[in-house]
Amino acid sequence: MPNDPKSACFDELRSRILTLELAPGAALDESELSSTFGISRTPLREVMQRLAGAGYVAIAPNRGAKVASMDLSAMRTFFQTAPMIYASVARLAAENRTDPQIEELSDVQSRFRAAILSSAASDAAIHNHNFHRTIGEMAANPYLMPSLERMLIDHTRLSQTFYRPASDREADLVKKAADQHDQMIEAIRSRDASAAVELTMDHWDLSRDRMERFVRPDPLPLDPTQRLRDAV
Amino acid sequence: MPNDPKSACFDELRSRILTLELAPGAALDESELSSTFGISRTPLREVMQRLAGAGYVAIAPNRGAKVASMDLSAMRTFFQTAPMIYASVARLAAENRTDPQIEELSDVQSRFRAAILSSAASDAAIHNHNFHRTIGEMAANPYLMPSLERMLIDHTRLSQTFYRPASDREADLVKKAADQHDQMIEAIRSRDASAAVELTMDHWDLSRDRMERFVRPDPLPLDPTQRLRDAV
DNA sequence: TGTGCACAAGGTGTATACAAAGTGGATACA
DNA sequence: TGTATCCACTTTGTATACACCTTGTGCACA
Repeated sequence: MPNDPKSACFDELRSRILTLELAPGAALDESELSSTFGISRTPLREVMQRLAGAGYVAIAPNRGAKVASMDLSAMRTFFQTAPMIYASVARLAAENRTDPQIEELSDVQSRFRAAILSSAASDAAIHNHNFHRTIGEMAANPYLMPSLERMLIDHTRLSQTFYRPASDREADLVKKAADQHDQMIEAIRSRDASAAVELTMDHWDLSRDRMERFVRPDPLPLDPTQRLRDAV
Repeated sequence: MPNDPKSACFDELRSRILTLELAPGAALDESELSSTFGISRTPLREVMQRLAGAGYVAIAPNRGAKVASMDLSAMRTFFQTAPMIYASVARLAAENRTDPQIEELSDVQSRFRAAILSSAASDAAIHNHNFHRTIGEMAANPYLMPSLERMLIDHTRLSQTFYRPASDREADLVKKAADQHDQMIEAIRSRDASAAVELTMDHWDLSRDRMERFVRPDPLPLDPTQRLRDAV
């Protein structure tokens, strides 16, 4: 696992984009970033190219790089496509996983739970992202992987509020999601493809409800003096 | 449509990879390529990053870029995944296509037919590639597109022999494929999603038979003195 | 003859200077 | 006041020199 400044820059920008610390559409200034990360513009531009290739940023010729946008037209496509990709990946992961991969997945899940317990919302989102990407690696399908990664980018960005529960009921949903992860690990470990798919769909349903509420929040009360319900 | 030397370099390398003029696994030397394309190493490396991001080449740190490999373990995955991706894209294309896109698709198909008529095998393969990528653009699904592109890379590479028909029977198959293209255009134009999917599956079956024969050619005759059958 | 190390050569990675393109503001004019 | 044009400034793109890494060869030594 390399620890050079270039990889660090890549990982850091990736994290900031996934946690919305860098907002969709935000301009990324080369000179500024290169000085903050202690590398010159040449390797920084390489990082940008890689981020663009993976779908994190969009590069416009002669006009620099921006964080990949999340317009609402893409959201419709997102909800339309996710179930197919996730289900396929879950099935393949159960069929093709290796023992060391199960170990790794369990480790990621531990870090995910730790982040939840310490209310580290951004860490939780990143570890959840890595959990699902690890399942993607288990699927061992180089054709499907890039689509999965693009789904996960927007999934993680849309889920930001999920890990900042504003009520006990919402905190229960987070716990439920973590429990589903454990069940998914067990299904994949025992190579039970249909169980893995089923659990994945349950997990998706849970996540989708929260995301749809993020995209389309509860309307304000008709009488503005009324107390707001369970806010988003 | 930009015509700078950098884009030309990208397109040229892309074509050479798709037509197997650059074999899978072939090493790509930066100095050599930068001098042949008349650009310096910096922009050439950017081209490499972009090719890597799209799945055409693989970059190993400190060890340069190689043309993306096509090992047989990936082939199994290829045949497993293609129907799902192609069918989804066909459905979405029929639902979302715009009129100008139909125009563009017809143009690409014209070029494809012209290449077949003039026995320009490499051109035919590239135009076929562009035909199917144009359908992908019609689908307007940024999550699915990268998977489609990766499928098409290997599909085009596996189909190289298809456009060099060695018999009248094989030439008929090429003509049949072109006819299927026309039917697909009509189905997409009339927004008939199920017809588009059905035709896409027929097209896939035709292509798959030829590709499987490319991957696993007819065995040599048990008696080596016997005349070879319909060679691959 | 086989093994390990040192060094040379070739190729990749980075920094920096310069060129080119885009951007915004000031000014002239309708 | 609105609009167009020019110019200065900012930012991106390219070339080149140099540093670093990898690899293979040759030599010493067991």
